[in-house]
Amino acid sequence: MSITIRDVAKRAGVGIATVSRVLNDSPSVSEETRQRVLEAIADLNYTPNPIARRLSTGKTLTIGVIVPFFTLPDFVKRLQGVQQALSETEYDLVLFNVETLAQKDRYLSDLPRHARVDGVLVIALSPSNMQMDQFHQSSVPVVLIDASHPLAYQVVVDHVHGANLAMQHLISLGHRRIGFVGDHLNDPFEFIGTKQRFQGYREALADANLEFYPHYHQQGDHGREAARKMGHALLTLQEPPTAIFAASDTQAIGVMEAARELGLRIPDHLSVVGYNDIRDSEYMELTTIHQPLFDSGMAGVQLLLKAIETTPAEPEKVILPVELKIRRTTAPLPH
Amino acid sequence: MSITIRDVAKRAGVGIATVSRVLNDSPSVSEETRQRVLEAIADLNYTPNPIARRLSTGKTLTIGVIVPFFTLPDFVKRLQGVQQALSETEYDLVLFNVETLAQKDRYLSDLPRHARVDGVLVIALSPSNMQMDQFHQSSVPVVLIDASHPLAYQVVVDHVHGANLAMQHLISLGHRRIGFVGDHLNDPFEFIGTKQRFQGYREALADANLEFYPHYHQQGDHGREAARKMGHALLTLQEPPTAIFAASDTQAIGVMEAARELGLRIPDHLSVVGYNDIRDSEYMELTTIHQPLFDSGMAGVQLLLKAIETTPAEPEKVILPVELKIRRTTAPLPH
DNA sequence: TGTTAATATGATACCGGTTTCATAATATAC
DNA sequence: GTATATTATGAAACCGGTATCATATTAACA
Repeated sequence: MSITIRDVAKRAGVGIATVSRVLNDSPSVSEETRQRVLEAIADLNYTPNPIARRLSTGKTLTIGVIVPFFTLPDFVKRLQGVQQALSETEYDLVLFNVETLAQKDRYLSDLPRHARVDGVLVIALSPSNMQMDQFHQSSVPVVLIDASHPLAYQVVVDHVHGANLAMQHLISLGHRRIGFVGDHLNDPFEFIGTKQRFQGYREALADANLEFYPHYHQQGDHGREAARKMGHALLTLQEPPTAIFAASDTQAIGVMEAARELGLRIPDHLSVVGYNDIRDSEYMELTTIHQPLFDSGMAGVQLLLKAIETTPAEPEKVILPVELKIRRTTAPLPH
Repeated sequence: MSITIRDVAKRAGVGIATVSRVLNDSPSVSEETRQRVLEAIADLNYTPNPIARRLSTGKTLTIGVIVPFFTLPDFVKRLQGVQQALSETEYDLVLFNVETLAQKDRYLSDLPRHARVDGVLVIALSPSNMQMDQFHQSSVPVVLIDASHPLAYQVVVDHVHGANLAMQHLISLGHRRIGFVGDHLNDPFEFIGTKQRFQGYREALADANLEFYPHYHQQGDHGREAARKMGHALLTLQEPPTAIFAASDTQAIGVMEAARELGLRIPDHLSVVGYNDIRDSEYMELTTIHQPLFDSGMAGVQLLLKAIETTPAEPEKVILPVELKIRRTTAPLPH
C-alpha cells in the first residue's frame, strides 16, 4: 500500500540499512549515496512509519497526561503548559481525563503496563503506593504536578505558604475576623492544595494568636455558585467576618457576589483574597495568590523528559514560588 | 526485558499463534488450551505490547484531535465531548493545540502522513483543498466540527439560523436599534461561526425591513475585556442601540459590564443576547442561543469511528440544532 | 471400517523500521 | 608493494505482535 523503506532502497539502488542511516543522520554515509537516497525519498514522497520505528526502538515517543476535570480553568492552564512544552519536542501528548475515582485508578494502573507511553504526567492526583510501585517496576517515569508521593518526581507549589501569605496580608491590614471558603476537605480525590490551603489558614491564625472559629470555615463543592452560598452563610452570621480568604479565584468571585447581594461594598465593608490568579482575576482587580499554573506544566514536562532520557536515581522535586498580588479587593479594616 | 507472547507460549506449552488466538477471542481454541494459556498469562502478568499489535494490524487505535486555543471555554467544551466519547472506546486521544496559522498548517499536513492516527477530528478549523486532498490520498478519515469543507465529514451548527433566532427575539420585543458585538470578520483562522453570525444578524435586519448601520457593528478580539470596550463604544453613540446581540456569551458579559459602568440597567435600559450558552450563562440569567458544544464533540467522534470502520463513499454531514434560551437579560422595548 | 468434514494447533511469513555484523573498497603506514 | 586501519555498505536478525497455511487430531457419515 504505502511506501516503505524498501521501496526507497530499491529506487536508490542501496540497501535498507543505508536508507535508515540517512534517515537517522548517521555520519558513515558517503555524501554521494546520501544525495541519491534523499532524492529517492523526495521522489517517492516517503515518510517513515512511526509505528514501525517505535516497535524497533522501543520508544513510543508518546507522553500520557492524566488530568482531572480538564475543563476547569486551573487544570486547563496547567495542561496548556504541558501542551506547549511538548509541542516543541517530538513527543505526542495523549490525554486522559479523570472524572471519577474509578477512572483515576484505571489510568494510573493501565499506563505503566504495555509500554504504551514513554512517561506519564499526572496533574493534581496522587497515586497510591501500589500504583507508584507499578510505575517503578515497569520503569515508566512519572512526574506529579501539584500532587505528592515520596517516591515520585514532583512539581509542587507550597500552598501552605501561599495561604499564609494571603492571611498575613489580611492580618496586617488589621483584620481579625477572617473567614475561609474552600473545597470539601474530605474530597475523595484528595487534592493536596485543598488541605494545604486550609492548613495555611490555621497556621496563620495561630501565628497571630487568633482563635480558629469553626463556623468561619466553610467548605463545599467547587464552583462560583457554591461559593456564593458559602459567602452568604458567612456574611449573615451574627458576627460576620470582615475579610474572607477563598481557596480559589472562582470561589472568591462567588463570595464577592454574595457580598454584593447583601449590599456590602468591596473592599470597604469586606476584604477578599483569592487563589490562583486566573485570567479573570486581573481584570476583576482581585487580590490573590499567584501560582504558576502554566509554568508548572512546562516544568513537569522538562522534568519528565529528563527522567526519560537519563533515568537518574533520585526523584527530583521542583518547588515553584507563589506570590501575593495585591489589587483592589483588600483594604485596611475600618474602625 | 519485558514479557512477550513467546514467553507465554513457552510457559503454556503452545505455539504463539494459539496465544494470539486466546488474546483475540478466536473461537477455534479448545477450552482446555484456553485455560492453560490464560493461566500462563496470569502467572507472567503479561500484557500484549500495543505497538507491536499496531504495526501488525496497521491500526494505530489513535485519534488525532486538532483544536485551536483549547483553553477557551467553547473549545474546551467541544473537546470534552470528544474526550468523553473516545474514553468509551479503545482509541487514544492525541491532542494538537493550534495557536498560530503555522501550527494549523503543520498539523493538518503532518497528520495524514505516516499513518500516525486512524482518524482526525478537527475543531473549528477549515482545511484547505490541498490539505483535504492529502487526507483523501492517505485515506485517513477526517471529521470537521464547526468547520466546513465540501469534501469532508462535518458536524455543524447553523449559526446563521442561530443569529436569526436571537435577532427575531429582540425584534419581536420591539427593538429596532440593535447592535452587534463580534469577533473580527477577517480573522486569519476564518472560524465559520463568526461570519455566519454576522450574516444572520444582517439577514434578520433585512427581513424586518430594518436598515443596517455600520456603526452598530463592532468587531474586535475575542474576550470579555475587548467586548466591554466594544459595548462601551456602542452605548456611548449619540443614538445608542436599545439591544445588543453578542456573538458569544463571554462577549455578552463584557457588554453587560460596559452597561453597568454606564449606569444602564439590564434589561430595563438595554437588552442583551449572547451565544453558546456556556456554564456561566445560566447562572447569570443571560438570554442566549444554546448551541450543543459538548454534543458536537460526541457526534464528531461517532461520525469518525463510523468512517474509520466502514469507509463509506459519501461524506456525511450532521447538523445539530440551536435553541433560543430566554432568560432575564432581554425585555420589551420601553416607550 | 474407511472416508470425509470439522476442529485445533504450530510453523512461519509478515508489518516496517533499527541495529549488528561481516565484507568490500579505499586510505594510510611501513 | 604489502600489511593494516578506516570507511561505506548490504544481508539478515530483531522488535512483538497478527494472519496464513499446512497438518494432526477428532467427529460424522456412508
